[in-house]
Amino acid sequence: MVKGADTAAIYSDLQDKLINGFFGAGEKLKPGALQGTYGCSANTIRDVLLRLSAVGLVSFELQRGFRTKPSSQAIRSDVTRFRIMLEQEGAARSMVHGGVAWEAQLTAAHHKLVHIETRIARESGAPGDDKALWSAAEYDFHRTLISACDSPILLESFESIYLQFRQQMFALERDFGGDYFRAIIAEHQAILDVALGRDETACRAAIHDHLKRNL
Amino acid sequence: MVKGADTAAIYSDLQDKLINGFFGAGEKLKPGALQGTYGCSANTIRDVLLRLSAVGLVSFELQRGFRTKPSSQAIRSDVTRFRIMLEQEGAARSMVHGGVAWEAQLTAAHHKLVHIETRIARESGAPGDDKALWSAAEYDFHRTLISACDSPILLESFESIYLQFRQQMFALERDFGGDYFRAIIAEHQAILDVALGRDETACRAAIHDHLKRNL
DNA sequence: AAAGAAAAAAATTTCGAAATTATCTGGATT
DNA sequence: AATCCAGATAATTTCGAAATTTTTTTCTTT
Repeated sequence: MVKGADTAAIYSDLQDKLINGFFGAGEKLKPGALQGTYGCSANTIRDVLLRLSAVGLVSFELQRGFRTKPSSQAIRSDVTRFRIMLEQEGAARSMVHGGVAWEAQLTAAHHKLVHIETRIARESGAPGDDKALWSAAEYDFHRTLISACDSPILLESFESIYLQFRQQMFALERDFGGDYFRAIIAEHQAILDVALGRDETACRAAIHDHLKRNL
Repeated sequence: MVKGADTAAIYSDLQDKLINGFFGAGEKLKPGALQGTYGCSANTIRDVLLRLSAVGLVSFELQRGFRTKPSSQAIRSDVTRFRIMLEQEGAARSMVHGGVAWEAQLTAAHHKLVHIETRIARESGAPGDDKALWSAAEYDFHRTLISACDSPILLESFESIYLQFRQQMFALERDFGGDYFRAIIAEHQAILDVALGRDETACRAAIHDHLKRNL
């Protein structure tokens, strides 16, 4: 992160750091300290942190400033449960509203994802340098799954919850192992199959099965 | 709204104005103009608007500032649908997790609500001065209905969606009429009954019935 | 040793000006 | 008449200092 960066880069870097565990859970985020890191005014950091609080990655309390979100098994379960609900609903509506274009996009997103996951599973089970690639592809698959739901507010909520989900899962994902990736490869495939088959009940079950390890 | 007010009061006043249609849908909110209204710095208004964007009452776009949310039948349906989903899920989980205290609180909240609604229905069907009282009691009832869901993230999402729902419904609620209030008195009663009876399926249906006019 | 109060230090918030970007207006060109 | 461009204007963003609030430290009392 280069000093003197513009605020878009600062936002992006802080978002990455918030998701990837650079700060501890519940840690105080002081604009006065971060201004040194980023080479800008503390008030600019405040702006960025307020925007990050809008997507749920930061807790803000008037007069007491900013903290990273707390983390616990209960919170992970809560976020997971909420994500399941959103994704099930979004997928169900997408199966109703989505046409061939949606199927094509979902198939393409899945293709990319399974390609990365297969490589990771074969090599060592630890994504290493592929973490960002895998993370982006995983998000893309799930976001595309619900993309035809015709509900802007659901999509917006999902995007924010997905970030929070990744943030909460960071520590748990450190030790993946090949078995983990082989399992989720199968789970992603199952989701794709039932979604393309437009079987709502099975799709809801597949999404739940995919995420239940985090409940 | 008195000049020189502190930022909590500014936040509250702007929130009221955003919900109650003081600004037009999609209207530009200029900190430079609002600083005059509130007797503070434009940067303070920016802070407040960023915080209001976190709860979904304001749209923010980098470099292009703030606008009130657009409004349309499609958006109203979307917000309503999302609210139904949250409330059904929240109520279902509350019926599982909630004990006697939850029942008592829900009964009390309903009692207050039906009292206000009965008076409004009897008088004219137009809440007039009672609008704020009714609005608060209506929120209290629905929020209490889901309060035992044991999901902080669902509650937080509901609170924000409820505000957005009120904002979107503002114009439609101007001409209530006595029939409207008699109908929703019955609907609130139905929700209370099935919730206390812990009948999930009926409760989901009652919530949907209560809100379906806005779909 | 524990509790409370006061002072000091640190952090947050607000301010208003400067820097930067977006939007609007008028004129030129096709 | 429609489109494009340059300049002016308006608005947004960033800055860093001042004002305000919170937290920490130190001292006193029980």
